[in-house]
Amino acid sequence: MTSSDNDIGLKSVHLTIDALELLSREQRDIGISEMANLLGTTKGTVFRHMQTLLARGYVTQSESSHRYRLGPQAACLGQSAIDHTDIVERARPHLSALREATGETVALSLVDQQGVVILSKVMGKSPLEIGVRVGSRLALHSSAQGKIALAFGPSLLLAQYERQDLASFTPHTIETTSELKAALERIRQTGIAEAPNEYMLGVNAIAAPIRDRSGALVATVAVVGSIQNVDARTKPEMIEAIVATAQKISTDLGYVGNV
Amino acid sequence: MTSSDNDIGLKSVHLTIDALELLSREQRDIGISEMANLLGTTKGTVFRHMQTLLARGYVTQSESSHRYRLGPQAACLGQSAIDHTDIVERARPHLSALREATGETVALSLVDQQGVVILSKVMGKSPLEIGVRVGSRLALHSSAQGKIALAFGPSLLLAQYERQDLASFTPHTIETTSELKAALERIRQTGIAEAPNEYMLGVNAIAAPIRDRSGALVATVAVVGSIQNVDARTKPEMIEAIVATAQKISTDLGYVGNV
DNA sequence: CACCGCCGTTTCGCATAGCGTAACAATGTT
DNA sequence: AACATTGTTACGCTATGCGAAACGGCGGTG
Repeated sequence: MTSSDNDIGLKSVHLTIDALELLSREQRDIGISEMANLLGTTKGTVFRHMQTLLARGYVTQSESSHRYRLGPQAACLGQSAIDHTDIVERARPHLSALREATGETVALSLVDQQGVVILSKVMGKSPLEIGVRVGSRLALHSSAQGKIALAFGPSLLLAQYERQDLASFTPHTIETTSELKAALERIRQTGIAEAPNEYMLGVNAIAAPIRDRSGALVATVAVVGSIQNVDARTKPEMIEAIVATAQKISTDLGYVGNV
Repeated sequence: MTSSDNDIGLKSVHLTIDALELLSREQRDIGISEMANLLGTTKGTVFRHMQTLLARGYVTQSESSHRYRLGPQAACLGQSAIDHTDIVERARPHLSALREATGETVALSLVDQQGVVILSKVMGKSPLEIGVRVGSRLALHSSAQGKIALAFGPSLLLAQYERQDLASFTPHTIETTSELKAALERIRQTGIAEAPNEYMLGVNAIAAPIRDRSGALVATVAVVGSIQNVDARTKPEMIEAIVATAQKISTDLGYVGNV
């Protein structure tokens, strides 16, 4: 799971990040010995790193078990990261408008070299709330946003993704590379992606690409909801609205051009 | 601004964190030279740190200006931190209930050795939304939650806070240490704190302490809203509700006892 | 247009800073 | 009560991250 480019940059910083991401991955508290095993290093080393992170508030230590978990300062930093991403501000009114038009939950996700991260959402009108967690990374092969990223994003993404197994979440999850490639080809032609039942049964999302001045894919807008309300085949007007929203946000970012 | 305990722990990790927090503090992108100045180190060093953070997605570099800003991975980590804090889950139903009872925005904030961080909120019913940012740290002397932290929290907090100047946000902000001490004394007696007009004119908050099994202050619940709806003197039933909510959450965390 | 100044990036040798090993203390388990 | 865990501390070596200075690119200015 740990990236292969751990050799570029500072070793101890990489280790600290590895530790933080380990704590972020597991939802339980983790002790020093276990971390040392999982990270492939020694107890003493991990201890020093935890000391440092503890002093800064990025991890907390349970009084009783002496195990560690992520601390509030990490939350603080994370929120700042969202605030500093100007796409979020720029897109906000368009997202609200799209939610108003469709009544469904709308989500903005950023694309980076590691995949897609949800940065902002506006909840739909339905009393049963269906949404996505801000700050979560989506699976690339089984989410509408992820497929947009694979189809239009950095080729590096697709390349490094092909070496992995495609995790299966439901019977409808795409499982073979050839199926995925066919799907991506269709997405490149239509300009939108959906993922009905692929991550969770009964849930669908339709996503469209957002580009910046340079024409590179930087984000996606998506409508998320129950499969009976969000369906590309039965709601052409919804697709229209999503694509139009993506266009507007792209234009706001300085993108010019249609292809 | 940088903590005095930068000598405990790993130097390069501290520097990386310093850099991240610098980027989080300023809302503009920052170049390497400027960071080196602000952090009291050299360009080369900062460059290596940015390389590392770049490879991991915690910062992004602008194509054009080559300046740096916080990246999406930081947002990812931050959200995980919130998800891993079980108080958030435990408190959720109580917060919703309190919002239902009062109609106002309700916020849960965690207390750590550096102050208070908002971790969760439920927006009020008023069409004009008044709230607080999740992930933001509040001023200790001019927010209801901050004063709760100073009054009941780790004495270390108060001690290190006395050495600082009390920033003034409005004409009503407490500015002298003696005033603050008097206010804290009152808060210790009544068990609740408010901060009318102290951070922003027209806005008030009323907060109560949440304790864990050991009896230590770990969090606060607060109602936030316009000063005409949220006022400790005219709404005794609101205070009742807040204190009761804090009690319930404390009990859920294993706290026993009244004082 | 050539100059200058500033930027981010790269290189390199040195000393420090962080690593691993191993002993220690504090638990809770058998 | 012996033991097998845990988290914590101590210490010496060497890898590692640091600082100073040189490099290339860009944008302004005379």
